[in-house]
Amino acid sequence: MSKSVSKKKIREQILERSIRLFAKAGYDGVSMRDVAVAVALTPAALYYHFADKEQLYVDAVAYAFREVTGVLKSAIEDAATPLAQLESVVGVATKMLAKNKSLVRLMQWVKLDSDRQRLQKLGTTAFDELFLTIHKLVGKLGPGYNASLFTVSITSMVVFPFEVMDTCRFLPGYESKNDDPAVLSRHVVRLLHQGLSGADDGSQ
Amino acid sequence: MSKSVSKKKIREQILERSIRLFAKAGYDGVSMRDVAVAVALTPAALYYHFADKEQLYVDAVAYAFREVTGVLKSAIEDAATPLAQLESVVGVATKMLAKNKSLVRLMQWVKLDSDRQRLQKLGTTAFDELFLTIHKLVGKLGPGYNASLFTVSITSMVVFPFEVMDTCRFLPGYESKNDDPAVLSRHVVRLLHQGLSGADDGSQ
DNA sequence: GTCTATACCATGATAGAC
DNA sequence: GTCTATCATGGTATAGAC
Repeated sequence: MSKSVSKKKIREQILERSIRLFAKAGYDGVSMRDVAVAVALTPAALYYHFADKEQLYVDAVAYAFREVTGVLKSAIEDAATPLAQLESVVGVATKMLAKNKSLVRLMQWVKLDSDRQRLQKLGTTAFDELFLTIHKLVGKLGPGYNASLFTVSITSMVVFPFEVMDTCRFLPGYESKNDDPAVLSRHVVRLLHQGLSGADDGSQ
Repeated sequence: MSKSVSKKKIREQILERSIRLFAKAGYDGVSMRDVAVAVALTPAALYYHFADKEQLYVDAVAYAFREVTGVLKSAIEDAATPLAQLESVVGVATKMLAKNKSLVRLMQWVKLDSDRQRLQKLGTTAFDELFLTIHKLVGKLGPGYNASLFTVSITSMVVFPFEVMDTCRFLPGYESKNDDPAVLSRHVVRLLHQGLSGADDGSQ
């Protein structure tokens, strides 16, 4: 509290506003000028807080996903059986992603990143613990399945719908109720639990 | 054949090389200079063949996905039962995506496109028929499920693994055999068919 | 059809004043 | 800590010669 707000507080403010910008337009789509405007500073001032644009970006993504990992981990801890843990994780995750679209888009930009160095930094600072958490869950959930593939499958079923939401709005036969996280959550759990054998009970 | 090659051939050549560039770096990441270099022309010459950069981009994406739709439709026609059609589609799709990574990345860029006009053009010129094809299949496959959500689920299980492949390479516990489209294909079909109830037979 | 040349604007990053 | 000022680079698109 030396001047007005601490250096750390300013850093976090920059990170939080950067997240929204990077989520919208990706690394290349956001200029230091854009960030500067969003935090009411000049571009030069940003270089006092962060070494360069890449450092700012990686820190912002890690900052955004630290909370996600924590929430999912406690969702698992709060449930008793593996199936209940699945329901809990899927329910909590869909709710988070529906509420915070930035998370979805940040992940999308990361997946598309073609800078190998940056991608490695992102993987190890933002996503490794999250991946391991799901990996451990599916190991108990479906011991007969390849755990890595299963992890990706579950992740995909939860995340992908949010990724295509905006695009599907322009396709024929789109129903807006599918945007409801609770509807998606039930669909995913049921599909995973029953597969096609449960296709003709009426709980749609 | 008036001069050396027909105007149409040149257009297709530009489209094919553009696809690779746009797949790598997206709309904003590719300059008209880049395209010009790739086709051994000058930027100004491109503006003779395409009205502007956006026209070139939309045409390139539509050009890339015209073939995909055709291949998947015949994969469905060649199989008798809905389940066989599922196996056929998933098998063919995984093989295509594994062989042609540009398709995966192009879709990723489209999903992230935040220009609504351009997104609508892309949806209606490149993806609507593909979406309807899968939608029709899942209607027969699992009549008890919400067909739109089911379409997205299947698509996600097939496409998402290719999207995260590069990122997962930096995560702990990664196994490179998961990159095999045949392995992925079997995993997806089995998970859809049996769900968690089939988790402990040994056909991993 | 393709070229050269150019108008005009945005970018990341830095130097040095305060 | 934050500013102003600046630089080199690279973006889309067009005009007009050939």
